[in-house]
Amino acid sequence: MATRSSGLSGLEGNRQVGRLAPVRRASTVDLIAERLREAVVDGSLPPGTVLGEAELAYQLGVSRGPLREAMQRLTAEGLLVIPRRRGLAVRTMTIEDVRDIHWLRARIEPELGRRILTLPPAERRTVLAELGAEVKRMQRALKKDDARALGDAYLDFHRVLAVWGGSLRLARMLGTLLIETRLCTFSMFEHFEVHRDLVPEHVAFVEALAAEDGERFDLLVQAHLEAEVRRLLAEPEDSKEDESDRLHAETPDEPQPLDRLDLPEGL
Amino acid sequence: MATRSSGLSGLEGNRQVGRLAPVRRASTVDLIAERLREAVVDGSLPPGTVLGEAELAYQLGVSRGPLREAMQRLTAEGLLVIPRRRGLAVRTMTIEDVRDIHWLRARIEPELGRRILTLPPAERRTVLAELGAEVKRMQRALKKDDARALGDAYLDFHRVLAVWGGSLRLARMLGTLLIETRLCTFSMFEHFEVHRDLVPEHVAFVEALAAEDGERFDLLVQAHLEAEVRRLLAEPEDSKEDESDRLHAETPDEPQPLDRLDLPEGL
DNA sequence: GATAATCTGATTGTCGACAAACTTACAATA
DNA sequence: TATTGTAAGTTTGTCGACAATCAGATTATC
Repeated sequence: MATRSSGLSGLEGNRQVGRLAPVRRASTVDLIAERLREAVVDGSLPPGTVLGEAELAYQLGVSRGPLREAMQRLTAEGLLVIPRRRGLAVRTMTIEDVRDIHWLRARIEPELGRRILTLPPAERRTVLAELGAEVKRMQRALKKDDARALGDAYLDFHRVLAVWGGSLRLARMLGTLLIETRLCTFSMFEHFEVHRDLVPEHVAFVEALAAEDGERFDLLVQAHLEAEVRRLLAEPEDSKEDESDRLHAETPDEPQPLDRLDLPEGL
Repeated sequence: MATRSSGLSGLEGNRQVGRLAPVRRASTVDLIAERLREAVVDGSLPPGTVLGEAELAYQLGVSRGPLREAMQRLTAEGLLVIPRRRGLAVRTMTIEDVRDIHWLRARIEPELGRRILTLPPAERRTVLAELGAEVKRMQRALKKDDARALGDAYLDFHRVLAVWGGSLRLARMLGTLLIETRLCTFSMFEHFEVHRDLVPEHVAFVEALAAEDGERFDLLVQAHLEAEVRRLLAEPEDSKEDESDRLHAETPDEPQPLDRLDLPEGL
């Protein structure tokens, strides 16, 4: 993925000779958290997975202390859930979550496009180039019917939007939302699905940005996200009925599935 | 503050007799995190404070393990910063942060109002009542010139918006943003400041909602947040010049202030 | 036969300790 | 006098262990 610049140095025009960016070694906790995020994203830890601390710590080659710290971080991000005295579980997204996540993205991503259009021309060209590259990745993946690669390119496409169009804070938020999006996919389907529409939709995104048409970009993104929700919830073009109890029917009266409870009550 | 309902039970029409919400005892980590958040909000840990783990753990009456876990959580929320081998520091917000936070809030809060207007009338009345109560608190605080109380009521007012207008995820996000807003105040001023405009602005919010005028609410919130940024950055009505180096001038060439670096590189 | 009580095994939550790393201060040299 | 090298002290990062707690299975009782 494209990292704009490390640390705080990205302020335009502040480039001073001899001023080096501070070195920042990642702590063990960072490493573990990153590893867990990867595992969640690439599906090696599907939603609902319940893991023991000791076992997981052994696999990662660390002791339980740093692992527990990393768990707390991932919990705050909403990817993990810590049922008391049962280790950790990968969060399972509900229909509500799907709607919520995409609603939030629809609130944020159009603005990113608008912001990108206000960048100086040189940077804007860079963004377009990076976005174009991701689209090419998507096309290649589609040709090979490689759903995994397609999904990854999709994630990176939107990450590029976040990194260039947003602040650090916004990029972080959207990054989390994107991982959650992936979790939605895993939660709703057994396997990846190849959505052929995805590629033309993203081609249109880039075209709208190239044409400096923020308004069109806005509409396209909205449409894409709505379509995405429809695909995830497997609603046909016109929703037939309220599907909010389809999933409830799966868990008729059991106490709680162990991984959809327990968001930390962070205020 | 007003808590809508604990856990997952807030789904309308799902009220089943005999179905109890699961009990959820807060873990030690939860308690510590909550305590730290409080301390940040009420100003007993002003931005830039650097604390040693051992000392802090002793004060809280816990060992370093749980404390470190709580630290990670607060770090993920952006309130704390963990410089390597220097304990923990309360984050200092920069001018960029002020703009960013309020930009995000301006993206989210108007939508909350719109959502609240779609609630069933009974619930909507409750919301209006709660909001009205917070405004009354603000008025009382203003009369006593109690900046602290005014600020607290302000926070709770917006928390009510988040709880009723948003999902769990959204409420959590906005909750964090609100704490960060408070951190902005502490970062920019030495002490609380009483903003007399705050009260009429919030009265207008409630009126707009009571009149079911989402459009007006939107505009009012935008205006309020812009005014808030102006107040925080102490820009007079028309910004005279680029103030982005005013703060840089405070820290001319020192390496880094120890608490504005090091956001976790969360994807 | 079903429900309740008991027991056991395993896992977590917490703590204390050790060693490595870093900061600060001091001294030596150019 | 300024700068670099050295050393001591402090704090963190990590680990191992203990004990309380909980889940599951077994047994007893109605």
